[in-house]
Amino acid sequence: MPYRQTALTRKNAEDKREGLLRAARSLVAADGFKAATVAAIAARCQASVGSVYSYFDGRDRLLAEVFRSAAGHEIDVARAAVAAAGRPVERLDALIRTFTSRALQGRRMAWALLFEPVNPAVEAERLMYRRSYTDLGEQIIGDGTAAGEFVPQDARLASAAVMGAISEALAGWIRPDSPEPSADDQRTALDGIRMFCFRALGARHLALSAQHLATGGAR
Amino acid sequence: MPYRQTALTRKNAEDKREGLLRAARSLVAADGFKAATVAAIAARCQASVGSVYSYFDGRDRLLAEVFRSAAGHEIDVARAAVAAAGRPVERLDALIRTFTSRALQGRRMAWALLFEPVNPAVEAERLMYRRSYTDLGEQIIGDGTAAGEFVPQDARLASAAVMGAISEALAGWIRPDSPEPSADDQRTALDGIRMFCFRALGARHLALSAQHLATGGAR
DNA sequence: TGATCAATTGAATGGTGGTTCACTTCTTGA
DNA sequence: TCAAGAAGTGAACCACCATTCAATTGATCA
Repeated sequence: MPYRQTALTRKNAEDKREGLLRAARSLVAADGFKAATVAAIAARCQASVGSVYSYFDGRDRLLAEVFRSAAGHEIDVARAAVAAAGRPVERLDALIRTFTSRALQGRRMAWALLFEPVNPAVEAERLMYRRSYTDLGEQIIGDGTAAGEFVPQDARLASAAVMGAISEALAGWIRPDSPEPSADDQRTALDGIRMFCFRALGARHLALSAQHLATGGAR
Repeated sequence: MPYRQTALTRKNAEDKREGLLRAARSLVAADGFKAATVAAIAARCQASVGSVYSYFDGRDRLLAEVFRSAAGHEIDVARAAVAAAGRPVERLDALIRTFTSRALQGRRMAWALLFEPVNPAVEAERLMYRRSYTDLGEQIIGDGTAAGEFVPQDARLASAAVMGAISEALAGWIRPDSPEPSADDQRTALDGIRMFCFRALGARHLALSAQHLATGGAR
């Protein structure tokens, strides 16, 4: 009875594939891509090293897939947050907040997605991932300048610079061996980053941020 | 006759060591640290693989030394440019210009110093290298806010964000497989970056930049 | 010339971890 | 119960380089 059997087999195969991906993803979230060796991934599923190769073309592809799904999820969350906001200034604020706070939440994963060297396949995914953020930012900044909420400027360059500013400001906090930042540190960092970016874009309505600034970013 | 002989030996040894370092450095400048294998370094000096180990503790140390000298030189150049400038705004401008234009000049080396993954020893050097730039920027920004040339802000965070903005804006141009930017591209990029950073810091005298802006940073 | 030692050589070694594949185990349908 | 093939297994294999070290070379001095 080939039909039911095939269907069952396919489903189980799909499940197993998912399981391997999930295992790899959790290894990455815990200790970065480096920790996701084929042996470790297989072990997590009580599978053998060899079986991994009947579900994936090789480790590089597997990790690229892990990257894509993790990064894709981040982008989705960011997009949703942006979509829920109103004017460009607020949309950009949503982007910055989402990106920053999620990175500070899952620091290891953030580091893996943003900085960890892996392999060319993952590097290609990372390029697209960064590009998605930059595109999102460019869109917002373009709208903002058109609406007169931001000073006239090259939206693409500005978006890249904003992403760079955020990443670098975060780098110290999400580096693998850095200590966990306190809630207060996080708030201060976030506010500082927001102020910096809004000034950089020449935002007209910095007032918007004031209500959120309990402790303030300047010292 | 131990004295003269020892002296001679020492000098030759020193020369050889220098030669190996220079060889490694030129390999890095051409194709990144990855290309600087022990075999390649030795070959450049018509030396044997083994002899490298009588001058260095191992490849990692050797590369760390290469990194330090190359990075140290960059910092020196930047510091000199900053020192030659006057008010904080101008000093910061000098820093941005120097950093950006030198990176666009030696793109491969810039990429190696800023981004290429190598090994923990080099990573440690890189941390210090980035820190030097951030310190330099922090100093300038601190002076600038004190002098009322910049808006009040956390100088350290701002400096990190500035370095990040520059790096990210440059990343597209200095990535190993990216096409060489035209002189015009370079000017546009530089100006865009400068404007962004000055706005971010709330510089009072953006007028200073106007004279240099032939084509303008906004589009 | 020969003894001595520093410098040099490069083939062999070693560690890491991804990849393969001959073999075993399991599932299904007759 | 059995044939047939799908799925799973993991030890062996491989590629890549850094590193080592026994053997060789070369320079110095009695």
